[in-house]
Amino acid sequence: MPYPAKLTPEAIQAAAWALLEQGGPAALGMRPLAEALGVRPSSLYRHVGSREALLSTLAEQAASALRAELAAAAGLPPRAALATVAQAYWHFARTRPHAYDLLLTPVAPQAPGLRTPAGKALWGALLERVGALTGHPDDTGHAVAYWTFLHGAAALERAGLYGQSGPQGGVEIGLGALLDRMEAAGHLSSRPAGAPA
Amino acid sequence: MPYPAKLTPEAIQAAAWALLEQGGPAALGMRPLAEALGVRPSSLYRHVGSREALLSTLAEQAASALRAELAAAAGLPPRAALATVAQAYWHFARTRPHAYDLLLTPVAPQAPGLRTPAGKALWGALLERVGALTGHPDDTGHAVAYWTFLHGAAALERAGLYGQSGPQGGVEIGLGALLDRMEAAGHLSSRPAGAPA
DNA sequence: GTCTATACCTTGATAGAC
DNA sequence: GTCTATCAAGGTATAGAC
Repeated sequence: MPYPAKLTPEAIQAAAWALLEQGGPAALGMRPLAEALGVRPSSLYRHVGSREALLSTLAEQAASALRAELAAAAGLPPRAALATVAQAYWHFARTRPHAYDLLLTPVAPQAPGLRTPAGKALWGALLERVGALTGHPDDTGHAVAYWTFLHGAAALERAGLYGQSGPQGGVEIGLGALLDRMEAAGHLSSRPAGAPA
Repeated sequence: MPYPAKLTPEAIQAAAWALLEQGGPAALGMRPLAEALGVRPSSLYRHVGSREALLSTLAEQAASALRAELAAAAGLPPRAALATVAQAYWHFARTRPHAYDLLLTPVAPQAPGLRTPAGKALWGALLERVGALTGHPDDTGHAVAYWTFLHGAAALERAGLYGQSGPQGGVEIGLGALLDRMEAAGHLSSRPAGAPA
């Protein structure tokens, strides 16, 4: 009667997350995972299909988790919401770095990306908040610019590339410039075309 | 008398680049590399130390190559220079994707980052051009914002996360907003403090 | 149906002969 | 300096006990 006694999807995923979050994808092997569960490696294949399938499942869960944290901005005015979303986004990337890059790394070549349900929901949430500020629903251009900056900051910090002196305020500067641009687009679009502000 | 006849650092690195650029780090194994050189795998260890050491060497060379391409903006006025540097940066990331993420991925955990000679030179070049536009030498804040956006766009496109519809102009929007902000900082600083523009 | 036992192949890496 | 031989891990797969 070993500890978890049975292999359930939940138990497997929980153990997989533990290995992944401290040690990265390299530490999430089938053998270490089996050992953590008190089981032989091959037993996992009755539940998991393959290592890649397991990673895809975890990636989908990571997308859901990030989306959940981004809900923190609910009810705020548009600009404050986008600033809050940015903080939540970076907080997620900082506290769960391996979950974050699993989320954005296509596991299989030419695979999902963010074209999974959770990924699309995530993008939809971003689009909606950006649209609230610029006044254009489905404002893909501004949303791409915003997301590009969010990911750039998350990736550089996660890789330790800002150095020990940190981003030196550059993250706030860049985010501020982008939000200002979006806000300006909103003001312009709320007046008759050609009219001065 | 096999083709390259002897194992030299140059021959090894050339073969390693060939494997890396088409196939990524996964394709750069010690066995394939040895086979490409007409040699037994263990022979490589007299010249290379380890696979990680080889990857670090290639990363350093990638940094130098990127820096060389960024010199394309020499002689241009500040704003045009930064726009040109951005295009060159993205061109490098697009045409040599594996070299690009080798460049920015710390090979060993808690390792270099960009704290190598070539990495520092790269950062120095960016800092100088940003300073020319904002009027502040060593304007780390604006340089970080600029680099963050450059990397974000490179990384998202490289990962295929913009989808098949592409960035939808979002890259130009974001870059424009950042350059405008830098230019504004330059105008402000060239006038007496507190004076209106 | 679930797990154990076992085997195959690939990788990075090392020891020691020549 | 290059070779042969070999090791420890890893992912994957199958046969068969219960």
